[in-house]
Amino acid sequence: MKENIYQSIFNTYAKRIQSGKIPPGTKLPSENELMSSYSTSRETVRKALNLLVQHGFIQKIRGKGSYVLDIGRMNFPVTGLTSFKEMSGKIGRSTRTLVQRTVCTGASPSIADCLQIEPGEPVWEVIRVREIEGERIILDKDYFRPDKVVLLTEELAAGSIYEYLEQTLNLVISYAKKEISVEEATDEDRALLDLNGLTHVVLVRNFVFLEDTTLFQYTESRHRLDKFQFVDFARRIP
Amino acid sequence: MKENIYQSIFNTYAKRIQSGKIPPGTKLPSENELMSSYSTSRETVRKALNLLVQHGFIQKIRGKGSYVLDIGRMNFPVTGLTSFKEMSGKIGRSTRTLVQRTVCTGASPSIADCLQIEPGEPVWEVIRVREIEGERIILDKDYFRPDKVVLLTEELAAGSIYEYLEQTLNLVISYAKKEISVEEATDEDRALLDLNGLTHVVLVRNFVFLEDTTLFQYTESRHRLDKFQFVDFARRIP
DNA sequence: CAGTGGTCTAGACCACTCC
DNA sequence: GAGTGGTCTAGACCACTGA
Repeated sequence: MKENIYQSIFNTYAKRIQSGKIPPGTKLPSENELMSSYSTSRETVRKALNLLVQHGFIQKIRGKGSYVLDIGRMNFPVTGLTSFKEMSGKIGRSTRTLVQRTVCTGASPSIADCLQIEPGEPVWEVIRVREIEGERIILDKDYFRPDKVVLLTEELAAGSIYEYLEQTLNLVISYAKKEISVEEATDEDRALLDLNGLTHVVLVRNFVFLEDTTLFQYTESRHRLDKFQFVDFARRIP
Repeated sequence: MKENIYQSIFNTYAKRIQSGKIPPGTKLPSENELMSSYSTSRETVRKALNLLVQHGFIQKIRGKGSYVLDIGRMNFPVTGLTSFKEMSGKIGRSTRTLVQRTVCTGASPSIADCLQIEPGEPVWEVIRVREIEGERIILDKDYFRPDKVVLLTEELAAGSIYEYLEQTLNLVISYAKKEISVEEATDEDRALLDLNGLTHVVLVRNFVFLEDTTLFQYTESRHRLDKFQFVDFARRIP
């Protein structure tokens, strides 16, 4: 029993809603009912319900109750950090990762600027191509500060680097900033991706921070235009 | 005094951090200190701090304290519903809105599908071009269900439709789903925008829902590739 | 060890919706 | 009026950090 009460309530309902066991439009038990059925306090129940609201599962209306939303169309919420491996599992297509390079090298001026270090300082560079159903769709270029990540190998790069960082190195990833824009394709893009003559790529820049607020990774994800999609769930800030 | 205590604490610190009055890296007063200095309870203080966390202003570390993050590079968070008018204010460039059409018409099959109604049912259609520094960059196509929005005029379309909906019609906008993808430019795009020969546009589909969970608006925002940017702040979900 | 944030409790009053 | 969610209180115990 290491799970919190409110986490457990949240997980229970999140599962039921995601699996469709509780259909959209259903009214959830009131906070008072949940309070007694879980024999806990109301603030704890409210914490669980607010989590459900934030994740887009339910909608609360004052004086009426909590209602399950229709998340059927929410294909995959990329909001929240999502790595390629998690994503490909959700999409359920045949995918493959081709590691192009895993080296520790001197930072170019533009990379140094992104990582907030000096040009020429050493950085780990990992370049990977993501193949989806036989087509090379995504080019991932990752850069890590070597004071945080000492060693990287091709084997690690082929799997999930995040798993390695979190479970082996015990780095706690805290938050990230994403920027999405469209740029002209580079020679590298044309060489490594199946662009089919497309002149631009979607560029997702990702700045990843640790718990101590230090930036330690910068990633450029270069997507083929026609295969890119980003879904966001937004709540009106009152 | 209609403002909540926790809202007021949040606003105070959000302003100070955004204005730079509290620089990044600063340690905020502890929850106990805030508790007594605002003469309120700790849970209330925590509500305010959690809001600051969710908005990316601060970072809490157990056993240490709350620290101000470096949001200097967070240009404008488009996460959270942001209308064009809000956005243009933040960018601070000269912008103009050109209303192309404001009519009540029969829904085409694709629009009907998006709005979850039958083809041919009446919908309000508003088509606007956004001009930034003399160039026509964005094409906004809005569709409203007429059972919610009875009347729209060109004057309203030229201003902020959201203001009208919320303040005059008292519609409560609750949440929205955004999809970002890239599509081939249509003849309409080429006619209404200054595409400079670009063959594709960034398409932002926006589904807006009311408090009673009914979908009432669908918007297509078609952006010129080279002027599009989207910034997202994401927290690792534990 | 003292200080920090994370969780939880058992109450309270309010604003709102629906009948 | 009864029932709902929104806010708030004054405590409590825990896990973690740092000196």
